[in-house]
Amino acid sequence: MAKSPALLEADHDHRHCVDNALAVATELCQRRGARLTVLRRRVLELVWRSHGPVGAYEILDWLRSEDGRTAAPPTVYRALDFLIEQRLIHRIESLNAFVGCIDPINPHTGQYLICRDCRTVTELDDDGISHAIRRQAQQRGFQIGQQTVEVHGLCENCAGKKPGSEIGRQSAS
Amino acid sequence: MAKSPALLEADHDHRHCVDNALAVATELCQRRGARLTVLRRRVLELVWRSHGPVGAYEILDWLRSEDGRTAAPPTVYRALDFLIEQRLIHRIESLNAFVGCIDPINPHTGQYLICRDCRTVTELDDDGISHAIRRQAQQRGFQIGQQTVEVHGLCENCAGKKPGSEIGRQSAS
DNA sequence: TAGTCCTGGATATAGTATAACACAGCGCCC
DNA sequence: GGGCGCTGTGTTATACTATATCCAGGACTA
Repeated sequence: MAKSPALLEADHDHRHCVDNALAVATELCQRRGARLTVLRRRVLELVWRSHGPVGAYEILDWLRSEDGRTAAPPTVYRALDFLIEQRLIHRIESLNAFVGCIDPINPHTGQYLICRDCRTVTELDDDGISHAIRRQAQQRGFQIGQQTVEVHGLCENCAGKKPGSEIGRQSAS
Repeated sequence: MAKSPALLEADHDHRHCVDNALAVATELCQRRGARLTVLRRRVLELVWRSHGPVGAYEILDWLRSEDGRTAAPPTVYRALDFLIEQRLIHRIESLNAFVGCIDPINPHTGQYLICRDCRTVTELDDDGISHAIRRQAQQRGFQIGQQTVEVHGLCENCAGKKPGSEIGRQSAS
């Protein structure tokens, strides 16, 4: 029923995640006739690598420092645009950041649980949520283009760590 | 059941909306002991006036040109922060913009239908949506702090205008 | 009257995103 | 093989969004 694994499990071989994401992306782009160039592939890898939302300028820094590439903002944004078009990554509006898509093969709406402590993003794809939204939209004659559901709060891990688990306060540091 | 009027009805006396919003805000701040200063009140009015999402720098321009006020970004952002805290306005993350809250008295989650043509924002407060989200969060031990549901698409009006009503295309101009 | 808090002015800077032009590589077609 | 268009990336400049920091003045309180 729940078909949405957490984007980040506490302990797992993350290198495997990245490799898998890259392999799926390669296969997918091939099928679609989309060109996953070296740069685009590298940006996808960087988005996945951190296992959390990543900013465009963070990626830019990595490209410059690790790859020795002369890169400017447009370089990164163009690659990100391509990856979003291909649904290989998602943009988190409330963070101005990007995360890898956990299931690029099956198109789905963007629904995220975002932990304000560890910044982990858990992607959902819940029919209940999207149905409820579609119902409201229909009632108003609204034609849905793109859903964005971003829920901020504390993930299970971080909530457990906090005595009392208060919501609405910033972490002590 | 549906307790959420559209933020913008095609034909209505909008001056009345603004006045009403200001009256409610005044009353509410008084009760809460919050200081709705001249500046804050004016910013609230400007947010309401346009009847659509308004950018911070747009407000800044109006303060300078219409009020002759010497204002800088912090002036505006501070006022906006206050209004958000008091739940008198909402921030639309995907637009970096602000809209007036249609029901500041009853706390509610932020759910919006945003027309990409006329930019009208319709605020929802649908239990079905928030229930579905809460259910998913609970299943994952996630403690919800703030929900953000922003649905982009075409409102009834604009969809009707478009032959075929295609989703996914920009309007001709 | 002094101390304190709140509000907003002023300056500077950080962070995010795009416009516009240049150029190289590639496939295509004659 | 040369011209052509297309795509992807480099490059420069700039626009847009947001915050840090310091300070002045008024309101409230003791």
